[in-house]
Amino acid sequence: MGTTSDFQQLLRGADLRVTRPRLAVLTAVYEHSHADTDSIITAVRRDLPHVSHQAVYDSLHTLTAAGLVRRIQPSGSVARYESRIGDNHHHVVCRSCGRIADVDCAVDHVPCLTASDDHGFTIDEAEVIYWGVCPDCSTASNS
Amino acid sequence: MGTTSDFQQLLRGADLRVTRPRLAVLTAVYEHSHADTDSIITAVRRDLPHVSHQAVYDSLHTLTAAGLVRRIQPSGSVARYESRIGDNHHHVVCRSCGRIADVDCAVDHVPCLTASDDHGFTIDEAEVIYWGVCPDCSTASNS
DNA sequence: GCCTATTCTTGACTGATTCCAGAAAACCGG
DNA sequence: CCGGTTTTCTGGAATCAGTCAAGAATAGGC
Repeated sequence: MGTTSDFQQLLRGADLRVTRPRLAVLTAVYEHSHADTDSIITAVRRDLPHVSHQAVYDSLHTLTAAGLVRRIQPSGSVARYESRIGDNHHHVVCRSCGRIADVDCAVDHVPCLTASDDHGFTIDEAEVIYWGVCPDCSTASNS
Repeated sequence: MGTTSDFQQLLRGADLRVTRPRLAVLTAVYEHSHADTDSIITAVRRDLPHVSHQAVYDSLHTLTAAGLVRRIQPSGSVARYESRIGDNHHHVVCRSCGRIADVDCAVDHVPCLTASDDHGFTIDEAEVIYWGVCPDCSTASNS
């Protein structure tokens, strides 16, 4: 995974037009997991120096809507994007530095997907965010 | 629960000064669960017409830090606050209208609190958000 | 009632995200 | 390979939640 033609296939498979900005955005998200929009813009501009931030925002929205990338946004953080999709994994977020790491679900079957009382809602996804402190910040505050 | 003197006790118990804005904010959060900051400001101003938005923001931060209210912020939503604390319940969010409802945890014991691989993080909270469509929006889109 | 630390007011400001109108590019059929 | 059509991109302005800062007001202890 990772070649330009792979990404072209992905876009076509999702019925999306193949454009340079979209390819660059897709590449950037695959290469920088959990990157915020600003980092993605910077990364994209290494390939295409003249893309507008609007094109990046738009591409990200389109790709998110198509399910090619996933948008995550823990409280107090800006939007971040990741490429691991469809495997129901979750995230640990550091309260101190905001770092994000992936975690597979503790329960092997779809975990808390069934709420005890769903209030009539039709639930299609359960998102789990673990809050804590990452190793780096932990040692930093202990010293 | 709900009288002014109750809230005074709460504030004193948390070593916080009892001020009119704080009492009004606390009351507003108790009366309007899952309200966003703007609604809270409006509600507060029914009692105290002259409070600044800054005072409300500050009170909310203070109360959150003291653990008297909880801040929740699903992706794509502004900050919201609720008064149910300390019982490890979760939320269903409507993708269409943004409505939020409470759900108790499906698993009776602390649920997904143990990640399969915590990457060295010290985890202190697991936040679960169920995404779906609420009954109202569901019927609205079917018709 | 007075003093001091904390909190509130006022008003400006930041920064992420969105809106808009025109220019450019991608896909389709020939 | 070439127009026509539709979608996307550019550039710039606008929005909106939330924050910052300095001085005025107030709670709580003595």
